[in-house]
Amino acid sequence: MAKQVARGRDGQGAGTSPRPTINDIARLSGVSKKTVSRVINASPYVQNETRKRIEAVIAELSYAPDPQARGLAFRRSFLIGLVYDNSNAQYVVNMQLGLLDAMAGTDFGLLVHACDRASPSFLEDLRGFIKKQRLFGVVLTPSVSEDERVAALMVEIGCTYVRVASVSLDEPQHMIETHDRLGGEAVARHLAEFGHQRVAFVSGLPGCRASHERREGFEAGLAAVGLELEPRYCQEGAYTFESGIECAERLLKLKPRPTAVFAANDEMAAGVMHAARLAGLGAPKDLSVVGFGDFEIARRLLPRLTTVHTPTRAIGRLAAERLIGVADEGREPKDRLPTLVVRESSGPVG
Amino acid sequence: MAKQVARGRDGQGAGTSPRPTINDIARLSGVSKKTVSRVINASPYVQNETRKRIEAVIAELSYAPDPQARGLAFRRSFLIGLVYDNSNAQYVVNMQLGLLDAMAGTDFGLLVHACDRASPSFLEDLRGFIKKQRLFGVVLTPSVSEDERVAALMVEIGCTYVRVASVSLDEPQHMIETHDRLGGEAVARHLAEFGHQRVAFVSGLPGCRASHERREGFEAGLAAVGLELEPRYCQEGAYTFESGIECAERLLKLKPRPTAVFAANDEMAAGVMHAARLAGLGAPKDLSVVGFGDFEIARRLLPRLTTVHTPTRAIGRLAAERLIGVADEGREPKDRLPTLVVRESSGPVG
DNA sequence: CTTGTCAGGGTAACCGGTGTCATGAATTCG
DNA sequence: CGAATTCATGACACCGGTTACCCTGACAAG
Repeated sequence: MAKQVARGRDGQGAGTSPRPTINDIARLSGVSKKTVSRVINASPYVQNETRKRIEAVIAELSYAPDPQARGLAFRRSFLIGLVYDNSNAQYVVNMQLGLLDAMAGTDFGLLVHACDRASPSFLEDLRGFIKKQRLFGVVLTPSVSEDERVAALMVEIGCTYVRVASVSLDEPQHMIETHDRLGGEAVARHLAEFGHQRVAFVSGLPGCRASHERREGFEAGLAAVGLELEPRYCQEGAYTFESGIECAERLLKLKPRPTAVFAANDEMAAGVMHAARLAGLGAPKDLSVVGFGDFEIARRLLPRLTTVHTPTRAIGRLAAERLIGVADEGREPKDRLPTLVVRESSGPVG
Repeated sequence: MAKQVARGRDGQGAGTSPRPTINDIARLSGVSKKTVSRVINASPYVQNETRKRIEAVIAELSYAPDPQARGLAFRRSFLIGLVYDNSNAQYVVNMQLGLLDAMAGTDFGLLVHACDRASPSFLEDLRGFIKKQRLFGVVLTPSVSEDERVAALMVEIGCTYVRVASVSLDEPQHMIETHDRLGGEAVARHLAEFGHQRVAFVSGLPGCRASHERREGFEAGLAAVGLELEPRYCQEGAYTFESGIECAERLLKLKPRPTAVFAANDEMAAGVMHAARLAGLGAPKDLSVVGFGDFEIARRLLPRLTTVHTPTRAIGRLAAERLIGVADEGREPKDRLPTLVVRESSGPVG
């Protein structure tokens, strides 16, 4: 009784008023907390009138259920985890922003977990991260997303997951595909239109699915117009600027030199341009260069880099929507596909 | 009873064995759950023998207390929030990695919140983020960290916070200072040693504390050797590559031209080098250029950029340690200070 | 021999929600 | 028209921890 009175002067009071609980809502709307819970969880078994009354009280006190308490009862938190082992900071941040986009206005929170696949405790760390926090679900991004041990772990511990990868590696509900192959094809078409015949490819880390897809798309695109990617024009890089330089140095020694280079990411493409410049070759006059990713560096190079734009943020949004079950996936599918962005680093052969 | 027997064949069983709770630990070690709780929370009132016994059981079952339940009881989660509105992805990721470094092995999780200070709902969004998740504490990074409305909000809602900023803006316990001023001074000394007298400065966004500090340090360093930063050699940029270009174009029109430019970040420094190159000026021969930040771009420019290295990851580690109360702050303070990294974009005047 | 103090530990209520089941009223059906 | 459903709601235990408080025994002081 005393408590009830004390609570009577509710909500609006002090600056740090204790936040209202489901009990406050129940009392003020004259129902049991269970019924309030039903409203929160959109149960159909609440009379319209009752629901409205409760909703009014909820709105007035701007009540929000405590995710911790809810999580405890549900035995599952309202947190989704972003798992990455990607050294491209821009990719990570864009992905994060996309996830946050989709989670805005929901009760979900975004927890991050950076990992290192080479670490011996990698899988245990990941397991700990998920189990300890009782994650609602996780988003796996390349290249962890390509690791089958990780997928197996998710299944083992029964964790909902979405893998963002260049190509399907799992059942559809677990995949967000980025279709990197299409980007490779577009690059091939683009270079072919400019009349290039001796085209080269600088790959990313071996065993990296995305790089592989970009190459396959490139080869397919070339084949479609009767061209071929010669093995000697293929160099194995490591996604870094430096590896781009090294690959370019090797390529530029060949006779005849390739007239165009497609690098599996912007970073290496920048390295290629760098090496070309050191060798006295200007892009696009002496060598056309195309990258993949369309990160900031692409626009800061001189000439600006022709590259494949990847809609990372949109992909992130999609991934989060999939996890939290928002059926918003109906958006223009085009927006999720890689698209060629033609700038000045590529041009007619000559 | 039945339950007890069923639970008897514990832990090691099925792949997805239900994770052990404090009750399991209590039963198996023959004490009450309260005593287990005491061990978990390092209460002194537990006999050494009892403690060891309990710890053994905990280890055997690899029990970890559920952060949700703990958080519920504590009325505070075990999550710390990273609040940022910084467009430099690398900064954000490095900061994140530093925070995660400090949180590794603890029960804490890292929740991210990207925000936009220009949004009308900015403060409400932030408040919602913190209150809804009952955050343990937040790390504010530039430039949100400089916003006094935000600090006031933290105080109002009683949220523990740490502000990462170039200079002290608050009580010491809330500040992690990056001492950008020292970086500016080092740049001044460096350029003075090379004999530069007509030095220019490209600032970041007006009202940005960090940019201001970098400039003040620069001016102080110049003054120390009898030099001066002339107002006409100061240009107001916006931290972007493009603004760096524009500022450089204005600076290069002046007669006499400055012989060195210090830009408040690497991005603008890259813009300056870009503009110089377009104007037919080579660095460092015709113009020395120095940046601030030491992000990837610094090493990818040609010539590579002389810049001030900022130990963002270490700063992040520090911030998280401060929040979660790890007294590990005793590390070499040097490691947290900005240091000049001399590369090829700066050289003797001539 | 009391009384007081303190280490060491247990009990019960509680944090803020959820599940399960019971209940009464209204509706449908044979 | 009585029985069987269906609907709308409440009572109560429970999720996995914590706090507040009480109890016990040992040992020192009075």
